[in-house]
Amino acid sequence: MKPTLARGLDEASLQDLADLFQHLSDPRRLRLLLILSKGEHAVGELSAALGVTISAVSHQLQTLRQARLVACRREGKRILYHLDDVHVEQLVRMGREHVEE
Amino acid sequence: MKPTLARGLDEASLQDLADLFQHLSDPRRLRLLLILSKGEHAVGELSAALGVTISAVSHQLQTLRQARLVACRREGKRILYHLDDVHVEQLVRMGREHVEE
DNA sequence: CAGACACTTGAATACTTGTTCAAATGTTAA
DNA sequence: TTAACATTTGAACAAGTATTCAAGTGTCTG
Repeated sequence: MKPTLARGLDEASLQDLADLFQHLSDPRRLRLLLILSKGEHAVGELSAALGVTISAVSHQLQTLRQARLVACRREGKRILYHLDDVHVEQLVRMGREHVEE
Repeated sequence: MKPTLARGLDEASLQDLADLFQHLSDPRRLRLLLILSKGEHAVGELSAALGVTISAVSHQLQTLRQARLVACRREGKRILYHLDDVHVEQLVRMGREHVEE
């Protein structure tokens, strides 16, 4: 096995890591992130694409934003969201490999 | 916007993927998996190492077992658990990179 | 400036998940 | 077979999370 894996992981880091996975643990959020992995989109577009209310998407986006997984910029009336993390796509891709086996 | 945005991942796969991350989204389970990544252990040992009741660990193990992240074998009275998934360590390591930045 | 549009926010409710406790299963040894 | 040990299981409760609804902020257009 790999002894290096657990070394240097204190409770706080473990909590942070768990939090990261927590954000990836919902199919709607995952879909959201997959969509954003292809380019930035406004809240209304995401709402339509996911089939949930604008408010619900907005709440999810705030959560993802606090976790620094997404970021946004205003363009006129609209607010465009995009991925803000290089690891997210990797994580999703890796998880996908697992699931597809 | 359109379904093509999320092309390549149907709802079922997305749910599976979310489920996988869900199992990694708790610090105790993560610690559990880290311990098992170093070798197999009995339920009682895990309970002691994690500081939670045997029952609680057992419940967590059942969940992880259904997700095929761990497997077990009986040895006398004891039941020894071990990791049953190659991707788990990779996922944890990758998540760690993210957290440690 | 008024009104429409795009989105955010807060509080309440509804849903999910985890833990506990007690009872049940399986194993070994006397 | 009985007793002790190791673990599992199910139901109930507690804690955490998500969604909704209604009200609020910020931005553009006429």
